[in-house]
Amino acid sequence: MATLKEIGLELGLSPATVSRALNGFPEVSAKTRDRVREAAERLGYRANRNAQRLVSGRSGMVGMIVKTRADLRADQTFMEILMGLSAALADRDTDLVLAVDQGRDPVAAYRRMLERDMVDGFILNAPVMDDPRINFLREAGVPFVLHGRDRLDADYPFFTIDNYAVAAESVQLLAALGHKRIAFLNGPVLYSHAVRRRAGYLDAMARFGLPVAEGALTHDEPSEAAGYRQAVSLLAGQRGAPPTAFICSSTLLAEGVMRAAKDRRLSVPEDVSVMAHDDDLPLLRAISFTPALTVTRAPLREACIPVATALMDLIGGTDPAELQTLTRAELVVRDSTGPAPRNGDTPWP
Amino acid sequence: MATLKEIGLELGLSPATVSRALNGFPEVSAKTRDRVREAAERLGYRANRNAQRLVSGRSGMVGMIVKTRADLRADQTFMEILMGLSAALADRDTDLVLAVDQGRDPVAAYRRMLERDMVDGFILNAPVMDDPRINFLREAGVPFVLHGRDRLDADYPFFTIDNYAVAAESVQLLAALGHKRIAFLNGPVLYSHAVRRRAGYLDAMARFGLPVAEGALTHDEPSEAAGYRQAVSLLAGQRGAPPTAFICSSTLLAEGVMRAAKDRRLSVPEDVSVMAHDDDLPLLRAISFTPALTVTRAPLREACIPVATALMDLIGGTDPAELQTLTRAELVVRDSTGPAPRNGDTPWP
DNA sequence: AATCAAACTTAAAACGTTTTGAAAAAGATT
DNA sequence: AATCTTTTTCAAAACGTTTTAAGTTTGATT
Repeated sequence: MATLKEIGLELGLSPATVSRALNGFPEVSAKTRDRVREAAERLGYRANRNAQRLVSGRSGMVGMIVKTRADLRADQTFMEILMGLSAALADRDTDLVLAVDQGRDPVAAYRRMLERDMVDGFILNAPVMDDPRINFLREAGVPFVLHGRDRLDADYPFFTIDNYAVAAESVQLLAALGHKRIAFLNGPVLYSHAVRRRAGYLDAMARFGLPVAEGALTHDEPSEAAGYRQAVSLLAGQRGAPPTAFICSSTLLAEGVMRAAKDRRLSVPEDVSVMAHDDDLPLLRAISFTPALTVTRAPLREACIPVATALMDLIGGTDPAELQTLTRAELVVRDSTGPAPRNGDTPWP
Repeated sequence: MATLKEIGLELGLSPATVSRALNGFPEVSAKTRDRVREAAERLGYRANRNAQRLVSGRSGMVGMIVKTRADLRADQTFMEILMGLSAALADRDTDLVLAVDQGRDPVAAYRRMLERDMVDGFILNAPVMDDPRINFLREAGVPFVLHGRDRLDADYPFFTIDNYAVAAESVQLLAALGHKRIAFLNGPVLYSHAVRRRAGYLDAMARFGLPVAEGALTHDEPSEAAGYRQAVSLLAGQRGAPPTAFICSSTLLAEGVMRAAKDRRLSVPEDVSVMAHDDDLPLLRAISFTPALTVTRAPLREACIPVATALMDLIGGTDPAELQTLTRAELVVRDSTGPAPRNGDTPWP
């Protein structure tokens, strides 16, 4: 493994000049630069990253901690994020170090990584309300970016979709179609995005003068089975006034709802409308549903680039206040939503 | 952040002595050691990992590359391995760096990590036959351990279960129960474990004098849907001689087979026996199947410790030849296998 | 030809640790 | 008291890079 010194020796230059030449500094002459480049190539030179790390105090890596949760879907979204971030960071010459949070202390894994000088910053996802990791990292003075945010008045860098709008716009679409009894199968209320969607749903329902029946708003894991279970219960119960429309916090839930409707010989969208929020996971295409699913769409994959970029900018010294992004999901109306059925005219009491 | 020099200054000692004291070298007096320890504690000393890395040439991290594949299950097994390895490595004061292979060149991601001095070694999983990564890493002189192996005469460190035996013992169990027409839903023949299982199945069938009908041995992705599809086809086809037993390469496939049987009003195990190989994933418990699934069981989680240990030993200088482990899966007979049905007496032609 | 600026190069310091080889201190033996 | 061990400590080198501050060329301008 050639070093700067060796190249310098070969060409009669100092390591300093060689370093500058290779790093494209302007004060080295074109001729010297070319000679150095050639020699470096010939000798198979590769900068020793550990030496660079020592002198720069940076590792060139950023960390992400995965919480081990028990729900299947987490894996899929996680893989999606992992791949997206990996690619986005690679473009910025940075690598992703992953660790698994084995329960207990929510910040233990972060502390460990910091203690070992492994990373220059963190990407946090799936924040809960008043997420304890945020204070920890803030106090530790470590750069971090959230995918999502743990409170409305967040003062740290984040990238998130407007989850309030996701739910509110869904309600609006369905209300415009004449639906009065709209159920909302939400995610675990533990997560801040679920809290926002809950508020969006409730506010929008109120705005349209639609009461929300007990049990019409649920919080459960995003799985096909959970969607099925809850749809079965709602379609059977509600004192003879089942929902005429379902908003699902994930397409997996919608899959379950569709199956429940089918089991009850209800057709979508004639008897019941179904829509969902769609992370656009490769194995779960809303467009492949029968009928094609109406969604609020926000590809998880697309969030990765801005998240990665924000973190790199933050590490590079950009003002955190400039690194807050709120985008809107796109409303994609397909075939799973339609006018409310005849018998759906009365709102819940 | 205190450094060795600062501690030395504080105590009137040289950095060298401080370093030795903290690393527990025997030639430093107990009194000095205690003074140093106290001062280090008081000043909040933490060794700069990058400096250590520079001088030792080691990063204290090992790498794993995830192939982005399109099958759902991969995520689950991957998460399981990720968590297990993470924990096992943490115990040995080592961290796991993960990268995603974005297709193209199978060794590109490995090369990249090596070029950036990120890791001291690699863990490889899901090997294919004559896996190109192996030659690459061997030639690069980088320590690596396989979970699995790409050929029988492997000369590198690996940890694997005996996949030949997995299939052979399954056949043996079913043959002993009187089954003559035993189908095998195998994984993609791309992977070496599937190749071994295929051989185990074919050899065992031959040993018991049981012909294998065309189509009775399939290779497909390990999903519920694939299991269902293949079971439906096999149960309907085979010229009036459907299989009386199914061996599945994964519990997910078995789930699909069970559903197919149910759809055809066949009861398990009275009409058809079903068994599978079980990685013991937390969300897919063979024991929770109805009826409880007979399996060859080899918890993926349990493989992580030996794999991690082998890699650390290898990096530490242990002879690679000593780091080859072949274990056997455990045969767990539950309720999904039973005697062959009356009409199952004739083997395939 | 002298002066000045611009362009280029370098020696040395820095990053913080580990390790080597030598030296000093302490203790034991004559 | 002198010598020899053994124990303990230290100065310096090493790891390979980047950066600072100080040089030296080169070329243009007076």
